[in-house]
Amino acid sequence: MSRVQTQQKILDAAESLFAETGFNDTSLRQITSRAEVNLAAVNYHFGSKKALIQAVLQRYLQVVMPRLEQQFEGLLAKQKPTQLPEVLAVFVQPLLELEQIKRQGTTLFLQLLGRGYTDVQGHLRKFISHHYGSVLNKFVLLVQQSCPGLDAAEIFWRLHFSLGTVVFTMASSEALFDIAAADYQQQADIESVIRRLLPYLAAGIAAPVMYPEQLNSMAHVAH
Amino acid sequence: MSRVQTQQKILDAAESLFAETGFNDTSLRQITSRAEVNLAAVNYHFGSKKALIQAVLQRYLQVVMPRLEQQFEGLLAKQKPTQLPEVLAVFVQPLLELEQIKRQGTTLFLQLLGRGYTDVQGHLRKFISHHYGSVLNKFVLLVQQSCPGLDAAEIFWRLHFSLGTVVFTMASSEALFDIAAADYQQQADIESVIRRLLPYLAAGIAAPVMYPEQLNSMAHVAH
DNA sequence: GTACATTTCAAACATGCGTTTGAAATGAGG
DNA sequence: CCTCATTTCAAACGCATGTTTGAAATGTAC
Repeated sequence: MSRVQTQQKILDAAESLFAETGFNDTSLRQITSRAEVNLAAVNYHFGSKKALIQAVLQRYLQVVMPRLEQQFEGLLAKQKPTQLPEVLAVFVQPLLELEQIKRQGTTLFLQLLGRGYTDVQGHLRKFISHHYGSVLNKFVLLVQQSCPGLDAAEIFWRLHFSLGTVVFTMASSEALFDIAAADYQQQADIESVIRRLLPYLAAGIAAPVMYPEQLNSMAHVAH
Repeated sequence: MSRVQTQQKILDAAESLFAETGFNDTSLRQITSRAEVNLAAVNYHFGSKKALIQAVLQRYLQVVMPRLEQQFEGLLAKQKPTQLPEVLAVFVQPLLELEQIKRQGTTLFLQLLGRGYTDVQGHLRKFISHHYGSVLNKFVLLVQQSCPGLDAAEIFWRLHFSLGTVVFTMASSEALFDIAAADYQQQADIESVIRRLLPYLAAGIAAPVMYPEQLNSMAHVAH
């Protein structure tokens, strides 16, 4: 078997298992068993489990990130600031294109992203901000331009809130799909979830800021 | 040493380690070491690691849930439907009271909640909906009344989006606190994060629904 | 077709895990 | 003080993990 065939079989088996069970709770024996290769093949071809995890993520990141960067640059080059919903809509096309590269590609990638952020605390965050910091900066800049009423700190928090929304939804998307299909007879595919996500995120990010007095009065009213 | 002393030391050590590292990645040896008790004490006093996890969560749930239920019932008894921000504000007081019971109690509980939802997929979800389903139903009912324009399926998705926001934010709150303090010189305590969360969540949940045509036009514009 | 490099494979390694065990220590009641 | 139940403790158990090893198999070039 050629080198690339074995590596690909390992990557395919690993990514599906990682998405299902998380990185820490997936063993190399599960991976090599599903990939139908020898246990030692992972360490031979990738060096370690940690390197395998990075390779699995990189396969998607190196496709998505350049496309995002290109789109962001296009919007930044325009004279007028872009509206927030349009900034967020930039993600749709590149993410859905992962579906063409590989069946379930979009779901898998977003689930992996979720796992990476929740499993091993901060590891993935550092990896992404180190390798793709410029892409993220351009996105943040666009959001800031589209929401002139929000200061940098508020945007920082709201973008992390949004990251949590996406990442958690995708990490538990399998369960949510099942419930939605059973209780509400809905088509539950990744695209329709993204369609539901965008207005939620746009409204949350652009929400009017609430001042402490309002919060206190709210808590008082609620008594 | 009395039974309750040992059990409490174990619970205290376990909850902080669970919050930091997650349930699966925290070993009984770490817990008993920090608690300064013998390794076998966990199995002697709690039966198993799984039972310990439930005990850790129950300590907070049995305080928070009755208070929430009481508040929700009060709002449901009113004639006019409650405004969404006030419904969400119900959570503030009971959560912040955990701080009095124990230092860092609010943060710990919310972090544990986040861990429980992301670590072992669906386990905590079933536990909560089984034991406290009536509380959650009352909350959902209040949200539905406050958002008459949204159908049940839309609310289902948006409440799970919101759960993701909270849970992810709390699970990674330590890292976020550090970044916020370093980059934006902010006080980064749990209360100020909750203060920031509420308007984000309220706006997201009550966002105008977006129809497919709008999404397509957005994606088109973004090209 | 031989020589060499690459890749596979079964087996073992060291380590850490949750749990169990049986004896020692400690507690409370008569 | 003796007795008995409760709690602690060191040690070991069985198992699963990531990784390493050295021989066997396979591929490649001359």
